[in-house]
Amino acid sequence: MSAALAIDMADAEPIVHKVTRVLRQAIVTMRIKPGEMVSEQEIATKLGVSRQPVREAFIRLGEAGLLRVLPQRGTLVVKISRAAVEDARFIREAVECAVAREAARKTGPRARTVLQDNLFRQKRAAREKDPEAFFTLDEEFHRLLAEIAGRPSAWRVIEDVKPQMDRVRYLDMTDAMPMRALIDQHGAITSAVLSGDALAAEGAMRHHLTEILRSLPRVAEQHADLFE
Amino acid sequence: MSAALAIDMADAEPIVHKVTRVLRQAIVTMRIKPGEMVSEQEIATKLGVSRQPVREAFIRLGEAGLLRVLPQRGTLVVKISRAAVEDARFIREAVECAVAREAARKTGPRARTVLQDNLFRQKRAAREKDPEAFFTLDEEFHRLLAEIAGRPSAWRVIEDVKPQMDRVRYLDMTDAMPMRALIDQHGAITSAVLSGDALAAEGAMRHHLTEILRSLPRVAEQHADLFE
DNA sequence: AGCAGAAGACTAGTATGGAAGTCATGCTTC
DNA sequence: GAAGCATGACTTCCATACTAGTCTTCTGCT
Repeated sequence: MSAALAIDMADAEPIVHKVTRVLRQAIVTMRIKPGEMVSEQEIATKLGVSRQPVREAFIRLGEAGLLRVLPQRGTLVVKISRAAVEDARFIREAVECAVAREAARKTGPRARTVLQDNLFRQKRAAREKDPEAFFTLDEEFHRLLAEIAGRPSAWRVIEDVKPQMDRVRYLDMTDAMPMRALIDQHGAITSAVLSGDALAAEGAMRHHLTEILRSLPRVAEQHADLFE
Repeated sequence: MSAALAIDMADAEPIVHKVTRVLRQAIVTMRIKPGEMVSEQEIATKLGVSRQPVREAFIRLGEAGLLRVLPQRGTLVVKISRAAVEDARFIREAVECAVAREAARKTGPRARTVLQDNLFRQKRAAREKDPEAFFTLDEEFHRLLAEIAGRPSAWRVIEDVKPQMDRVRYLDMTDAMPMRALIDQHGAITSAVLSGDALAAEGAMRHHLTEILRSLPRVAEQHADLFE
């Protein structure tokens, strides 16, 4: 691992949370590569903390399926796996289509405000060719839908299975920049939700979540070393 | 917390896993009551291990939503919440209906063997009025479906949201013993899956997962102290 | 040369001590 | 009596030391 990690020790947030956040980000953006070994000691030294909070962050990231802790042997960043990505997609389709239906039923003025605002910022990020910002806004878009649907735990589940897909999308984004298409799909979902058309919302979401299947084979081929 | 906990120190499984399992079981069966405070030291002493593995188990159970760790203040078993139960049910309906469809498409001789064997044992548990055994078999039934559908991560998600519902079902089971009805529903799902009828399988599963909504109000009323 | 085995350099797992924060209790002060 | 503050008994959080397992590497023997 050569990427420089940084951690802000100023405020009162528990160290373990910061460590977790920094590591998750480093993994999803692949500044730590899939398949790479990491050790508690190494990360602790790099971040200037003791092994303990790092170890606890490892547990969390292990639960999330990003790390695999091998007792007495070491810890490694799990490689991207086509099966795991398709599996995560399956979950997201099931959950998010249900969320889309529910959101369409519970739409209102506030939903209009927040979704349109988010879409606006997505377009700006695309104009400025800022994939990182778009990535964040994409995540926010899906979180907002769960919020509108009144299903907080749906977002927790999605957050849980997302990272595997995210690494593929990150590669796809930096390679091909398909932001335009994604924004159109987000727009279609938004229209359907705001017009209260549950069936159309579900359909638009299903189509949106099918997108990754298109890019997956190409990404897997171009970055074979990152896949298992 | 007055319930006696026990832990087997013999084999080589990491202590933290045993602690996690023992605690999860104690929480779901409510030998540790919702709302009750637990402390690392207390559990560690009771189990004859150090605080460290207990602490790590707390982290895992906190991620699963069974415990809430309040920094510097203490840790408590989260109370059952109607909203959380309904939320978990929403997730399960979305995921398990998709699993049922997929399982129906991928059914085969092996599916027949394992499902019918499981059903047989369910009936025996009901005959012998053994709710604990039935509980385990119920869990196995749903896990088998995910396995048949070839969606391992679906089971991980279900496992994650299940515990909240499980406590309600545990109360319902010990109060009312509705095993008969549940077995009929499991039978309907099995028939649909084995005949390859995806639509019927989804329908049967949806109906099955609606069941808990029937008992929830009564359980919440009879055990108001366990709810928030 | 080739193999066996000891030694050492790693790893994560566990135990323990102390730091930092929270809260209830009781004393002090007005 | 009531408000404010010190105190002590908790809690989790973090650092550190030690245990135990794994893997490589080197050494000595056949």
